[in-house]
Amino acid sequence: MPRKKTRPSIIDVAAHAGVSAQTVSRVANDNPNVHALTRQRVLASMKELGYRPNSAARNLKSGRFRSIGFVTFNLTNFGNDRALDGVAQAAEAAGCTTTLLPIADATPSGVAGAFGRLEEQAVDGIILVMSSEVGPLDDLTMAAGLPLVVIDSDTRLPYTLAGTDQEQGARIALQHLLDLGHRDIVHVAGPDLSYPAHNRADVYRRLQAEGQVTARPVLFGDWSAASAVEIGHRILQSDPLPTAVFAANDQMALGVMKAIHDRGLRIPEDISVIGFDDTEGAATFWPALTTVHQHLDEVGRLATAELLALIDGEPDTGKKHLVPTRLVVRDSTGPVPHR
Amino acid sequence: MPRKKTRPSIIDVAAHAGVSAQTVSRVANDNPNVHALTRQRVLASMKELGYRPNSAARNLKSGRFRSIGFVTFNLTNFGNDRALDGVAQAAEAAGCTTTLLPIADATPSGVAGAFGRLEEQAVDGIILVMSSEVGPLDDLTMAAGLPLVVIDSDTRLPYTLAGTDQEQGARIALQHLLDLGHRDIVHVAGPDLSYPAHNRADVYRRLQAEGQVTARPVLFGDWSAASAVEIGHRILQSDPLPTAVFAANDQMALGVMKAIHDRGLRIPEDISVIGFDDTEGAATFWPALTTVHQHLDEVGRLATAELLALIDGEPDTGKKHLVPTRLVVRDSTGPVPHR
DNA sequence: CTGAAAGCGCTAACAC
DNA sequence: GTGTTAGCGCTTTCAG
Repeated sequence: MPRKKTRPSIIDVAAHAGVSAQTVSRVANDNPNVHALTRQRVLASMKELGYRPNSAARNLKSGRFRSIGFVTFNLTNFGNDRALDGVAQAAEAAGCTTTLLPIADATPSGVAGAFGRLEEQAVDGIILVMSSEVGPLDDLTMAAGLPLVVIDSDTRLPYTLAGTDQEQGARIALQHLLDLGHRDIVHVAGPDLSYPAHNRADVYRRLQAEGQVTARPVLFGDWSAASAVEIGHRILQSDPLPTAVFAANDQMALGVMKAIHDRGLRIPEDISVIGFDDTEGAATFWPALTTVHQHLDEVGRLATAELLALIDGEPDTGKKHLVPTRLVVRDSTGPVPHR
Repeated sequence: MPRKKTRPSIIDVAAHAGVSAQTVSRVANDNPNVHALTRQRVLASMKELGYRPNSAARNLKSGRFRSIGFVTFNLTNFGNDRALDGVAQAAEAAGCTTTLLPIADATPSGVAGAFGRLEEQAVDGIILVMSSEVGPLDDLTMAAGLPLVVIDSDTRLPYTLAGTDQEQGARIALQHLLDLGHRDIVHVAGPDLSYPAHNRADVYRRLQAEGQVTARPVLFGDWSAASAVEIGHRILQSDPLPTAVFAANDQMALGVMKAIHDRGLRIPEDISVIGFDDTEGAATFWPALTTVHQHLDEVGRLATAELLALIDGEPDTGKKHLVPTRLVVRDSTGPVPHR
């Protein structure tokens, strides 16, 4: 008859090594109170039998899963992807895995349902990425019975959070244009329900209110380059033309630049363009894009550190970590043209 | 004294509802053999106590984790990211989560160590993405005691795998250029140790061997746009200039286009450029990039389906799923110039 | 230094 | 329809 192909348990190893299960456990956990010889014997048996501790049993015993849940509405998005990378790396460094809990249904009811099931998951805590495509969720929706850290920049949220300092980012972008002499600046914003989009647009509007920037309506795109091409064409029909465009992300900056190229105008000689994100290709756009670098990996790292602290029992003080951005000046911005 | 803040177990619910733990279990699992009234009572107790089944206990009992491990060397990479998205969605549809197991150390020894720890993880099987930055791993390294599916296109690997049909993709890209009359085509390849890079380059070399394409050395980049800018400058020093460039990914196509723009040449009037991947921005590059679309979400889906089958006990037949690509013709390729 | 016993929370298998 | 028993694999007492 065929040998059973099941994984050996701690008892099998114990029997094989002629010791108790306890001793095997001690060896598996590097407990010092084991005679060197015994340890040798147990180790040998483990190797021979191909023993691996069963994590389900460990989890049950310890009440810990050593995994953190990463909840997101959309993975294929620069920001979420980078944040996930930061989280996964920080988690790994802490000996945790990262469990993906995608919420396909980004409606409030879908989110509520998903959160309801969340605490059944094999995770010790949750990092929720308030994706830019989803509006605000009410607090009850997010009341999971698990430690929670939110990745977002909306400091009014009642949760511990980490995020990019959107306001500071938008300010240095616009200040850069102001420093170059630009006053007639168009803002291509992200979708209306996105908090980062709003926050960046607010800084722009404030400068208008202060009279530092010419009054022009904010133009809303959907973060996609394609949406910005169309917006770009619209911008280029205005008279006079603006001297600069502040796009709320690099993709839309790319779209605007395409529209400008299509029209046969030069960047930055005729119009300056600045983006936000500093995506991989930005330095190689034509021309190389001046943009605002977000330290999303750092955001992910901070969120993870906070969550691990909460999991360890520290009280939730609702701390807000806003990570500052950095201006990256390249070739798409220049002095205001003389016309 | 403060009430204990621990999560209620099935026994607490049973006591509260005045039934046995078994009955609570039956209710939790929608077992039909429960009196409607009893069910009501139990459900009420569950809600009142905020009961959620403990997944660790369930896992221990069932021997299943309902999670699949996604092993990768690098998340911040278009292909891996998209594949992960496909996997996560397919897994979710099957009621599984996706556990990220990043391997920071992409050396053979690092990989070996990581695989050694893999079967301790709370996953039922593994999807390994043979990232383009890592060379071939020997078979022993990958001998985890867990069902395994590899995402790659190297059909010589002894594992069940899903991947893009690199050869077909490279062929339609080059055929497109040939159809436009190009013969003097440069290939900007990915790094030497990447299988997809090799496979795409091989198709190019074969056409050269057949005399369909002018003999020119393959130029190796590192997938990054920056590397391709430099290569592009080198290409533009050759005399005569090639009439077309086949870049092994969109990022490098972007870099080559930048070099061409820098030199003041027109695309595609002077030189045609074709990429590979069909990344988000490709349609908005200047000019819009002709490229080869990879169905990476489909690859992820197939890999997941195969893995779930293996987990369900189907024998591993080493099936190879190669997903064909699609040519996306945009504005960066045109007829061969008259010189 | 080592072993025995108990139990984490849940669910199959069997009573009643 | 419902309750009882036993045990998944491991580790935390507590004895020796």
